[in-house]
Amino acid sequence: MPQWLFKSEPDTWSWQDQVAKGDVGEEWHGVRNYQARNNMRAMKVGDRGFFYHSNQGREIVGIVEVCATSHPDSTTDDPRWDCVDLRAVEPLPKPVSLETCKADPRLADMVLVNNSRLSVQPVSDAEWALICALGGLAPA
DNA sequence: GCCAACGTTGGC
DNA sequence: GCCAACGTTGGC
Repeated sequence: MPQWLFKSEPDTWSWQDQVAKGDVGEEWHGVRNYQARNNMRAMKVGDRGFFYHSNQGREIVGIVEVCATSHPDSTTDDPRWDCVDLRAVEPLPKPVSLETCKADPRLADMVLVNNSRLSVQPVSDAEWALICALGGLAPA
């Protein structure tokens, strides 16, 4: 099962907003980037991802789960843009900052570190396990 | 608030 | 199909 990372500016859509949606979840709409969209199209129900706060906070704050596969983005009529639905799973007891990721040589290849502009990214198994550990979660 | 990096657009 | 111009993102 692949893992992912979703970025959002907390001013626009924060972890708290996501949690407030509960198990119903919410469309991850607004993505207008092909790479990010293609990543979402590859997702399956049950795939997990990190929720990252960009701009303010700049840290991974929680874990989300895909609860609906890719479908048309309801915020646009442009048929190019799809999105998945996400629901909050659990917060990280200790959020993992971008600074921490950059400082850790084991995360040097992480997309978040190398291509900060991609808003929906894949995360490798090793990166996932390490960040969960840094975040204070027991390994899954 | 600034600016570098990146992606997209559109003229040719 | 190339590439310059432009807009946006996001770290600092």
